[in-house]
Amino acid sequence: MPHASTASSQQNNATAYYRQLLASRPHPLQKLDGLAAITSFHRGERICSQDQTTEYWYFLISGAARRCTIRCDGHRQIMDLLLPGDFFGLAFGVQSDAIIEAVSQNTVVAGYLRSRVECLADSDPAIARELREIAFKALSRIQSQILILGRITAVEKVGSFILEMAERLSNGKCEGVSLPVSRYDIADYLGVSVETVSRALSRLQHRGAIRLLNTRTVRVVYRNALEERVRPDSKWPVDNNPRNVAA
Amino acid sequence: MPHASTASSQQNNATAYYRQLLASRPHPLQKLDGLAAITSFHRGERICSQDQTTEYWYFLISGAARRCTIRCDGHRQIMDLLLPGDFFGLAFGVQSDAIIEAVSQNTVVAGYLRSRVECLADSDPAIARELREIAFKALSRIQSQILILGRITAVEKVGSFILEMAERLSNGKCEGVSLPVSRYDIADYLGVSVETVSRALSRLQHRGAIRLLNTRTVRVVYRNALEERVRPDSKWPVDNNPRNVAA
DNA sequence: CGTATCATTGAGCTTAGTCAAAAAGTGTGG
DNA sequence: CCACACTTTTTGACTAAGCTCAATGATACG
Repeated sequence: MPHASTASSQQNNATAYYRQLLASRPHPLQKLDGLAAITSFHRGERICSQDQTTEYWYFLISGAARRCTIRCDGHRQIMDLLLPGDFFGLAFGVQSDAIIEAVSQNTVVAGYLRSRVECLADSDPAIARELREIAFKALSRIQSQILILGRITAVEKVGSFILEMAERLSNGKCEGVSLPVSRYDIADYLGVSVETVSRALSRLQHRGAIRLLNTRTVRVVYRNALEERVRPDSKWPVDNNPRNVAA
Repeated sequence: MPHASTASSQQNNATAYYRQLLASRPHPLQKLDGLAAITSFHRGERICSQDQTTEYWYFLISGAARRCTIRCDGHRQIMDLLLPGDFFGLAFGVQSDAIIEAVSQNTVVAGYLRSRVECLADSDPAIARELREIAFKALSRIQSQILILGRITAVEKVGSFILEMAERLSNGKCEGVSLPVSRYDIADYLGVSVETVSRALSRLQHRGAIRLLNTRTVRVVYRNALEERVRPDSKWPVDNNPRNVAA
C-alpha cells in the first residue's frame, strides 16, 4: 500500500479496530476483506494519485476524502467527494492527473490490490457482479454531482449540496448534518467562490430553509426550499427544448 | 426492444447495413453482437427512459443522443452526450428520471438484453472484464463533463466543450469538427444560456482560437487558447487550497 | 416560397466574483 | 487556564460576467 500512515506503538490495536469496523459495515467486497490493507490518513494527506494506473481499489471506512485536480488557471476543482461506504480508485482516467486526499483528521481506507481482485473476479462470477455494482454506484454518485453543478444560482447549488450530504450521511439521524468539509472545499466542489458559499448559507438560514447549529452542522428545516427555485411566481418553465438538427 | 422505430419495407436492408456497421466498429461486447437488437431513431425520438431499471444496455452505432432531465425549475439539463462508440443505459440511478433521446436524424443503437449479458458474463470472465471496462469508460466520460462544468467563465466552458467534441469525434480528421448538437443542447449541457453559447463562439472566433466553417462545423485553430484562461497576465493561481478540519 | 426553428447580436438588470477587512473558531505554548 | 497566532467563516463594497428580454438574420423543411 503506498504512503503508509503514521506508525505508532498502538498501530496494531488501531488496525484491529478498523478491521472490525470494516467487517461491521456491509459492502460488496466483504469476501475479500481478508486481503485488504487498512491505512489511516491525516487531514490533507494524500491517499493516492490517479495519474498512473492505480494499483488499488479503495473503500472508505471512516472520515472523508476528496478527489481533486488543479486546473491550468490555478483553480482547484473537487471532482468527487468520498464518504464512508464509498469505493474509489476504480477508473484509471486518461484525463488530468487527479489526486485523492483525506479531508477528515482520521480518514481510514481499505485498499484491495487490483490485480488480486480482478483475478478473483475471474473465478467467482458473484464477485464480478459486485464489482459492476460498485462501478455503477460510483457512476450514479458522479451523476448527482453533475445535476448539482448544472443548477443555475449559487443558492440552489448550495441547497442541493446540503441535501446530497444529508442523504449520504444519513447515519446521524435527521437531527443535523455535520459537513465533513470546509467552505473552501464546498466552493471548489460546486464551482463557486468561498464567499458565495458563505452568503448562500446565510441566505438559506434567513429564509428559514436551514439552521446552522454551528459552522459545520446544518439542520434541514424546509427540504423543499432547498431543492426548488425560490420564485416560481408569475412565469413558468423556460424550456430550452427544441428538437435538433443533425450535422 | 422498447419503442420500435419506423418500420419500412426496406427495414431489413437497413438493419443488415447497420449490423455490418456494428461488426466493423470494434467494441467490448462484439462477441454478443449476434443477440443485439438494432434500432434507428429520428431526431428528438426517445430511445429509452431511465426511471425504471433499464432492461437493455445500449451501444451507439451512429448519430448522437443525449441523456437529459427537466429540473423542477423547468430547465432542461443534459447529463451526458452519447456519440458513436459509447455505451449507455448502464446505471439504473435511483435519482431523477432521465430520458435518452436521439439528437441526430439517423441515430442507430444496438441494444443488448441486460439479463442475457449478465448471464453470459457469469460464465465468461472475459466478458465480465469487458463490462467493467465499459463502466469505467462511462465513468471517465462523465468525469470529463464535471471538469468542463467546473470551469469558471462561459468562454472556457464552450472552449473545453469544443475540444472534447474534437477528441471524441476524431474520425473526421482535424479539418473541422462537426457538432452533432444545436446551440440549445450545448447550452443545457454546459449549464449556460443559449445566447451565452453563441456569444462565446463568436468571441473565440474573433480571438482567432476557432473558425466557424458553418454554424455546425468548427475548426480548431489554436488549441491552447481553448483550454487556457485568456489572461494569465500579472496575477497567478488563486488557489483555494487550505487544508481542512474534520467535523 | 412561406413558415418555423435556429442562431446571432444588442440593451438592461441581476448575480456572482474580487478585494478587503472584521468576526469566530481552533490549536499551541506558556 | 489564558494569551497568542493562525485558520476558517462571515460580511461589505465594487466590478464584471452572464441571464433575460427583444429583435433581426440565417437555415431547414414542407
